[in-house]
Amino acid sequence: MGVSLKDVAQRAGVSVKTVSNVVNNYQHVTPGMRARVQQAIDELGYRPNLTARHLRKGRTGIIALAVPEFGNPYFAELAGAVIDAAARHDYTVLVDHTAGLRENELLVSQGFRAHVIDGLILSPIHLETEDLTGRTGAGPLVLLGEREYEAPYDHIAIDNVAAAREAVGHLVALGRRRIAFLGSRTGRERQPAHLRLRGWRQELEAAGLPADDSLVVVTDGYGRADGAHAMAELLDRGAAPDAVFAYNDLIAIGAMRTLAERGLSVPGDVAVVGFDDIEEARYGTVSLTTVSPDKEAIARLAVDSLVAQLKDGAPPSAPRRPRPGHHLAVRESAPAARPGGDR
Amino acid sequence: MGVSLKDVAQRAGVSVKTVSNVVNNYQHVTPGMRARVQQAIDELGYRPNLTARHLRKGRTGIIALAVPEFGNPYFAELAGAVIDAAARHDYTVLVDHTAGLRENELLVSQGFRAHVIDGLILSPIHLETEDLTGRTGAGPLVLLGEREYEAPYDHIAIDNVAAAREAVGHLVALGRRRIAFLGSRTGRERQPAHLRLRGWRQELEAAGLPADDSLVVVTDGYGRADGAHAMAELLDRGAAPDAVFAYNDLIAIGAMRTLAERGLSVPGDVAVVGFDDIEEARYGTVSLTTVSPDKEAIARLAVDSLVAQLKDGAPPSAPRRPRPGHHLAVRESAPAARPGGDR
DNA sequence: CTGAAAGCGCTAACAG
DNA sequence: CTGTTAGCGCTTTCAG
Repeated sequence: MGVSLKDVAQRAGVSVKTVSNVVNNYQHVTPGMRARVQQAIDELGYRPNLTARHLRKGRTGIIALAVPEFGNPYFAELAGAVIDAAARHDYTVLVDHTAGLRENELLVSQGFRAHVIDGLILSPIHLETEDLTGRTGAGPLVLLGEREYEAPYDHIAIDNVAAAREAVGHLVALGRRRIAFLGSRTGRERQPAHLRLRGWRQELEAAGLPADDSLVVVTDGYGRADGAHAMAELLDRGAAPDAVFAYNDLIAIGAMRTLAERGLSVPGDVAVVGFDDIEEARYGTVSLTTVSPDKEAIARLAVDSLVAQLKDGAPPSAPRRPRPGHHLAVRESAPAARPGGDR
Repeated sequence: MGVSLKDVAQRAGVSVKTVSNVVNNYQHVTPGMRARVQQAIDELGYRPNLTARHLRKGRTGIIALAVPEFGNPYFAELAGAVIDAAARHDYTVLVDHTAGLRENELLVSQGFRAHVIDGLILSPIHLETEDLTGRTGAGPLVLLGEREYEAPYDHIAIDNVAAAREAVGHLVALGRRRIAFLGSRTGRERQPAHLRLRGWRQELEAAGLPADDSLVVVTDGYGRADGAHAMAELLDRGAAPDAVFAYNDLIAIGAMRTLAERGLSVPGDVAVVGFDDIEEARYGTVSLTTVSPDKEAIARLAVDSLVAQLKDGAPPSAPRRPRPGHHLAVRESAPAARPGGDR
């Protein structure tokens, strides 16, 4: 099938080592020799077999990024950033999705592609701490996202509680009093609560505003449809919110769709704030105010962590939890507060 | 570092062949033997080295999908469909992006990852026929998308001209007379025109409506911002359109944003039709009427083609051009025509 | 049904 | 500066 080093060596009348030297751009090859070998390479159309090289070197130069789903533009945008960051270290990224299933998260975290990938960046949804503690010899791992783990792995995430508080604080400053939270997870979760929900609660309590369950809507997933249903449920429940803080932008967008259908105006009747700052958020008929995590920083920190582990050949002595930046992108769905309030 | 087959064999007191048989679930292994080997595997935490297996078998079970960018949800959604289709054939997908650069498209098409991937599904933007004719021994390739090539490769694409005609025909049936096209490419293109632009022109001419350049806006890219700028340019130009057919949904969404800012109503003043049916199109304040390509079919046909080539060990004798289905998803931005017209 | 040994294509000692 | 050779870990004839 393929043309091998040996074929080239034979053709050029040299040893495989010399060809290897040329292919890898090593020093100490006379120009004449190099030219002769290069010619043989061109004539035969030789292409190095990376698989063999990988086997020999014990590494592949490929890292994997596993996200819940591409359907959420946040992860699509993040994937782009990770690919760029990895390219700067000469790594290729294999992008994978777990469909948000714990089973798949477990599989991928335990080295499903052992020896094909050098390391893994995983954004889990359902994975638990105990799923991670049993992990052995499956290569370097970096975690992403809102979940917290008591496991010895680097974890990259913005300060979700603080970001949520800023978002809710912004709504409070607008004079809103009944601020709902859309997108809590269903009860099976062992986690006490989402960090974003916690931030919502803290900020409301600090402001002396109601933060009870009647203002929280649980959703099945994290998509637009979930947001639309959640908003409908909130209204049907008679909660009469004057603002909504959504777990993410997709839920916020779904909620705005329902508000429009019910004849409620944004931000007039209900102000809306999302989370993620996906590009879509800027282009709705009413642009979305949202928490904007620094995706480039997240990607860079994740890749840097992985690359460092790969170089050291060992996990970090102490797990690191860097905090990439974020800011509130203020747009039309919850505009800047004017002196004297918004209404 | 790792535990190898040999280590397991030693531990279990058998030969490597036997361990290999167990690992690969071969027949003809006595249950007792199998149990003993399995125990050794578990004790040592053995995980097969896929790289070595790949080298030996000459294939990796990985296929690559290269799309212009993840930022466009169409490709993100398509990627998900390809991953699912590939999984049904026990293939893993390495998702890559070309950033829409011809240089990258060329690189990837010529076997950048030779021997790491078994085959490639490529969605090109800038690649030319001559870039493909020089391609040798870089593994099976399947092309996706609107561009047409005179090269011996399978190409999967819906009937873009017919789909565009349906979209424009729908606008005509609504009684619209000045129907613009947003998203033509800049002049460098050697292609005479986009298929979608051609469909727009054909349908308008058939209806006896104007189809001149004053109704066509060229864009730099295919994003929301490009659509917003294009719409602004069209209006500033004094074209006074009563409908817009956009190259894709992102451009349509950007255009609707501009229309809203200018105080024009959709579909009252201007009806809008997009192309791709990304989920986002269903959730705007005004949902988008759009051409909906059957993404599952596209993905399935592409993967099937690749898998067939992989099995035969040869490219198809004659290149195939299957036509996955499509339909017009009629929503609020260009609703169904009512008897007697829409206005 | 199981064992021994060859070799996939490449790189890295080690010689020359 | 270049050639020889031994594996990386696995699968696979070919014997037993």
